[in-house]
Amino acid sequence: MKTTITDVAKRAGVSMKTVSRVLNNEPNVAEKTRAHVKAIADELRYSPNLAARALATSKSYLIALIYDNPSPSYISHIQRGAIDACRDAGYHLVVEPLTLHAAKTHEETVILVRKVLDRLRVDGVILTPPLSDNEAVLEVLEELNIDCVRVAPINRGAQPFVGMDDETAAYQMTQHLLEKGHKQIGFIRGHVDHAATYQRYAGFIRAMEDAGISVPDEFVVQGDFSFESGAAAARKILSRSSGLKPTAIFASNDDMAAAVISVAGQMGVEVPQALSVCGFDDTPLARVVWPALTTVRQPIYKMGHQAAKTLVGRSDEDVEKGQILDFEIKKRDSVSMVK
Amino acid sequence: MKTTITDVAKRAGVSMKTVSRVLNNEPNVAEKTRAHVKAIADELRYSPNLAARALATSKSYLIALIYDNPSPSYISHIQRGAIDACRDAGYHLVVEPLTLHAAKTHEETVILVRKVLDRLRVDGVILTPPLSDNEAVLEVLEELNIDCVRVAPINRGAQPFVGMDDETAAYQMTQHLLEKGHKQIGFIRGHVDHAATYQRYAGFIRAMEDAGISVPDEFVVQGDFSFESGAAAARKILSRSSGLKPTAIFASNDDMAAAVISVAGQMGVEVPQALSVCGFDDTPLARVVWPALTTVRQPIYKMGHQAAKTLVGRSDEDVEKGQILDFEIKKRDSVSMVK
DNA sequence: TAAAGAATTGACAGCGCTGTCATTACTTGT
DNA sequence: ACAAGTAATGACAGCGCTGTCAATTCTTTA
Repeated sequence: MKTTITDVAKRAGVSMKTVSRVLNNEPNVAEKTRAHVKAIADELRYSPNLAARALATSKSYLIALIYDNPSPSYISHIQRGAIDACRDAGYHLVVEPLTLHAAKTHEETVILVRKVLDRLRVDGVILTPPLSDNEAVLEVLEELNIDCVRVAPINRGAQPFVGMDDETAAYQMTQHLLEKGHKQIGFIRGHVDHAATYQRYAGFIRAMEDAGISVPDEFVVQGDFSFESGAAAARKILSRSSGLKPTAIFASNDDMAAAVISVAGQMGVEVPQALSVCGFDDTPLARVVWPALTTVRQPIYKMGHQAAKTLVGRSDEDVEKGQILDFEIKKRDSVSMVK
Repeated sequence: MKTTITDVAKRAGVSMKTVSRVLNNEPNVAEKTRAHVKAIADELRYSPNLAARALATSKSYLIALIYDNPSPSYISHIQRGAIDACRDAGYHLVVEPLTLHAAKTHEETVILVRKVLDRLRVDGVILTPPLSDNEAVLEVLEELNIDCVRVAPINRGAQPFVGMDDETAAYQMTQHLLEKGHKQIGFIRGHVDHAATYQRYAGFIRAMEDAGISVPDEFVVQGDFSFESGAAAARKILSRSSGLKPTAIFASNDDMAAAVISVAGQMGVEVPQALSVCGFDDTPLARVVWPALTTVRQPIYKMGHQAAKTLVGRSDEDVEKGQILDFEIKKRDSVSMVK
């Protein structure tokens, strides 16, 4: 038998409504009453029934994290950040993975997304890449009139977003390679559905152009952020028999960079002596592979935290519509001076 | 404006209660009525308000996944499995990480756990290691009378559990090493709070005993499942100047095994030629390190799935109280014949 | 064909909370 | 000390759904 607000009211000798006011920190309660009610509530170990509250206020105190991202480490950091922010505000996080590649057409996707979102009326959703740039998802959210925050590198439409400047990060990483004397630099692109893929590539190209170095087409290979795609790309780049070989490879994420190191090892190419490698994300992997990976540290936890905070934050603290967080170039052992 | 059950009832020309019956697949509705109501509900794109239903039935249709496990890959697989099972039954999953090492005393822990569980009345919780063996957590769950399933290798108390036979897995893995001719085998133990740590160690010891080989004390080093602890342990084992050196090291999980490979690399010990290494879990890491890790594949997704299914399953399908799932020894490149 | 039984349907209360608005208790100014 | 104003409190309805139980309709059987 759970204690209800009525129990507390009776015990404290006040009306339910007064108890309710105290619990919700509403004004217009005498300090003395407030303290008294609080004490009774504690004593009875009362905690409100969220369902009832949700029904009365039509707020669910639930935030959804929606993702279609195969990287456990990425998701779990976002998730952890989001949860911590939710807790501070009395919210809870429900997780909703969405596997979209199966649903081909726009219409099918809309239906699928609707099914997930329609049932639980969450108060807000956090969208992670690549969903943060998915038309169908955004459309359903709008239709259902659900607040959302996009975790994404660029602005787009009306939704607030939190992200980092992938373009500049890639630019700086490329500069780092350049400073080490590399001129032939291979680049492995990310998954085509991710906005970050384009940002990172753009940063790389801009840095190369600024240095007056042209990038041959065959130095740029398409990947999809997976280890396997990175391995394939590395083989493609490293096994070219004719022409220039790159002295460095910049992979659009750590998984692919790890694959490059692995393939290089198998092909007898020493890293970093004969080939420098760098990645992007600073996943746990980066410190585990040998040699440790030079990469870009993304503030993933913080992104999740900010995203949730934007959603649950009291409206009096005005939050920026877009928030760009800091990154950091982590120089480790996989990049060396070109010999 | 969301459509309510009343809208559907009016439109279909029946009472709310009949609509409710159809929606919940209750018996005693004429087939014709049922079909008609269903059609109207679809047409109106009606979906029930979970909060209202929760209030009326005192069920929340929410399952909590509670964890205090630093491995993103482990958690995200459990999570994915649990969500898939929840969806089938119309439930949602809310995630609640719990950081317990901060809260020292039993009493403090109880209060912390109570705070998390008291607010949201979930219908059930899934407990992952090491929480599945935490006294305080179990105590609160009992006090609050919340159903739970433990993801854990062994039975304990009244709760149902799903797990795998860690002891046998470790036994078989050790046998594999033995078959390859290894006699001096180092062992790195896992985190002391995890029940699996003891199971795995027991399996290792039993296999060695069965083979009539004694394990010197200095071949067994304590770790805590982290990469760093694995590295420290590896250094300890490999840098012994006097006495026998092991020809193989069995680490209690993949992170520590990866650390062994990494440390061996730094110390100029070739894997697997001079040192065989094996791990446990088959995390993504296992296939990414070089050489690829021989390890035990745990059916993590399935554990999450079964755990959730046990919680949300209709009581008519009787589920086993304890479920032991299959494992698989994954032989890859990090173990070779002793020379 | 009427009575008895079974199947189907509906009226209504109430789950625990908060919003609205009326009521009561205190202040303040003159 | 009294009116006018302000702060504090409470009564009550209702959020959208389901459980209970009574009412109605359809079958079956004698």
